[in-house]
Amino acid sequence: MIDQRNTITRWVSLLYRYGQMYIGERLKAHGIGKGQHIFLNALYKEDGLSQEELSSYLKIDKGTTAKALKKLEAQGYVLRQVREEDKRSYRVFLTEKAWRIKDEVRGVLTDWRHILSDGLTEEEQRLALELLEKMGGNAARFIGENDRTPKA
Amino acid sequence: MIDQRNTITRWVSLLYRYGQMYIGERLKAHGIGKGQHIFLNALYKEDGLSQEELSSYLKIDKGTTAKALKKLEAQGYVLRQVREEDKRSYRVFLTEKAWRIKDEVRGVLTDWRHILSDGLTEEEQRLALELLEKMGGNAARFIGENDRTPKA
DNA sequence: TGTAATTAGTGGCATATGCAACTATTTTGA
DNA sequence: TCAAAATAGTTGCATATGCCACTAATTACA
Repeated sequence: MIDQRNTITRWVSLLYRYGQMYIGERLKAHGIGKGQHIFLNALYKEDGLSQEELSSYLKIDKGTTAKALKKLEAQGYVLRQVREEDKRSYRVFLTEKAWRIKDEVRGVLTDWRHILSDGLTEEEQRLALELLEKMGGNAARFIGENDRTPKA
Repeated sequence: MIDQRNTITRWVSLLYRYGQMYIGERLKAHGIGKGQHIFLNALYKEDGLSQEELSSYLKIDKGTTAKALKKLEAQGYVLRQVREEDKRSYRVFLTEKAWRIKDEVRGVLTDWRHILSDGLTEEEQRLALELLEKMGGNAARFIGENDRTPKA
């Protein structure tokens, strides 16, 4: 049929969608959807961030962030505490329930990375990360610049 | 805040989401959404494919494919013709209206690739494609194998 | 100091996407 | 040959995601 030689964009799309499927499947048992794990993982790295900080670090729309955290809160994985020094914002904290599944949640991403890296040398893996980082930086810079709310 | 050194998976997610934003923005004027361009581009390569062929080539769920094509048909970009030799399936053809915007639609993806490749040498671009291809192959193989409907 | 601009978060809307159940047609094999 | 299995496509449902308009709180500045 069509030649299977694809573009960077096509592979990115496939990798993203397949990754979402894998994550969704693995976390289903905990009721955690593919849209939520990214926030849990960010909070495992640094607990107590605000929604704004999460959005800007993860480059995810603040509406999307609000909805994902609302769901995580309803499920008892996080709790939100109004900041005394700025009552507009929250500090988002992981609950005991979330800490208990830390290794499992983090494991999903590391397992997926291992699946992707199968057959790649250490050097190739390093290179892949470096090149993706460059392209990601280009993308973020471009989208950021052409935004109505330019980032610093 | 958090260190900005991300994983392959995180960069893929960012690249995908930013790419979707870019494509959506550029094609908005034609009423073509970010979920449709991929089908137009596949048909520009080979017109007259069936939905099943499009789904399997693009690795996109057949339900998603059906909805995207339905919308493209409603907008007059494609028409579907029942196959005489197998009345379950269609052949999907681009209309004159779709052929007229071919360069523009294809240009969106090439422009995005150029944005991503900014500052990368030819060799780096080749490597990026090669590594993404390997990882994409790993992902497809893994998801395919663990599917309820294993592909050949 | 008081008003205008900015910022954090929410909620509604539109779209994209996968999954599962369904229909209609075609293929397989006892 | 004909019943069962497989295949192409559709539809409803759930979730994810971005955008926009909105509120409440905070900051800037005239």
